[in-house]
Amino acid sequence: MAKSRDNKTEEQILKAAQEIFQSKGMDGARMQEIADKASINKAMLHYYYRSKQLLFEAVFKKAFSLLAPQLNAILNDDSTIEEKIRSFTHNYITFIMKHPYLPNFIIQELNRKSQFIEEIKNNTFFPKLDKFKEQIEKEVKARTIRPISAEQLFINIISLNVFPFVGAPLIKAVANVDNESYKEILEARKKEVSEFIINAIKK
Amino acid sequence: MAKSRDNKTEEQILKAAQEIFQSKGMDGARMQEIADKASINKAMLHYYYRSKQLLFEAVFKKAFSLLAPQLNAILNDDSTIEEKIRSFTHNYITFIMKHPYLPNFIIQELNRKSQFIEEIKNNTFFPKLDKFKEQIEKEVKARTIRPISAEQLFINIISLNVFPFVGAPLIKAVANVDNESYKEILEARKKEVSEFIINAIKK
DNA sequence: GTCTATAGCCAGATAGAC
DNA sequence: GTCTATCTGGCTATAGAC
Repeated sequence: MAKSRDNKTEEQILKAAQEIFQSKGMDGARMQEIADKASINKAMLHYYYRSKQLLFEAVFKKAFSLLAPQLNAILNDDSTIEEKIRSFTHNYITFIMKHPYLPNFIIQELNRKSQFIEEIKNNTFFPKLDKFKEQIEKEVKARTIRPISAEQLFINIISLNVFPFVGAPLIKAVANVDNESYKEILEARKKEVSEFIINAIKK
Repeated sequence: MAKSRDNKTEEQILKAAQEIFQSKGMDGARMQEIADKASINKAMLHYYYRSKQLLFEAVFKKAFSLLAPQLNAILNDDSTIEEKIRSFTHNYITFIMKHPYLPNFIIQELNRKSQFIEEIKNNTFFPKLDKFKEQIEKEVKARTIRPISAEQLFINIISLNVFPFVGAPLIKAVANVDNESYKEILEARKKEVSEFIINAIKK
């Protein structure tokens, strides 16, 4: 039964590929495993995406396009710093708890292939620091927050929100908590992280 | 010319393997490439370490044994919280700037193989949170710092120190800074991060 | 201990029938 | 569009000479 190309097959493949690539990485993933998970034939993967490399890039770009809007939220909307920090932290942690492999996947592959970043940087709605920088400089000048560069503050915000997912296995081991307790810790961070940051910068 | 086994060959291999594994991961690394970098024959790798798996484990354990004492510094020495945070931040960032691939390597492989962590957890001087926890609870009770759980504070400290290395490609791209400027930013973090944390927790 | 040659396997990719 | 069978190359690992 010949189905048209804009059928759900392509989506099924992408979903299966996403799961496998995200848990095993580009090199560790096997086309056969992706095919099995998508309940199709290995030859079909090549029919739809030509090569492992191209399938991987499709998965990566899709993943990145999920994450980018999250970053733009803190960089480019119009609320005050304090509001931004609160809403970003809450939204980001909520979002990633539903897609826990996402940040690690992105970061991992960005570390492997520096070429990728140049491509996406030009292409899509890649997050830029400019507006955020302007805002921070204004607030520092007005002495509503302690002196800090936009870059440093940005790094701090991202670190506090992203690392608990990327470094989960290490943290769990050192703190000696099981998955269930760790989930509660992350849940609490939705509010705690923003308090922490705001305390750190407010006068 | 028959050299004894405790010669430098074994070290050469380990050094080469470390570089390749750290930049390409277990699956992406090639025994041939490691052999080339160590200026020896591929067969020698197997002679010394039997298999890729065992060579990898040797590299991983060595890497982890470099990182573990760093963590213990903040968890188990006897200074005050404020001193600890200052010295840990300074020392950790200084240390990792010399081994920038280390944290990413550790984290990556811990995410891949959860079995590893159980092994090292029992084995070596694996960092434990107990003493740090006691100290934080005491300080909170004495109201010298704002209320915060030891786990959350630990996560915050680790995040702020580790993520800037793990997420470097992403941060560089968003902040639009080159390697040289990023190095300066990291340099500044040796002091800025501890100020940030201390401001966040002190009353 | 060190090397060359090769076994043996496995994965990505394609040919070609339906 | 979908499948089976197969090609082709590359990789780990070992055999065996020196």
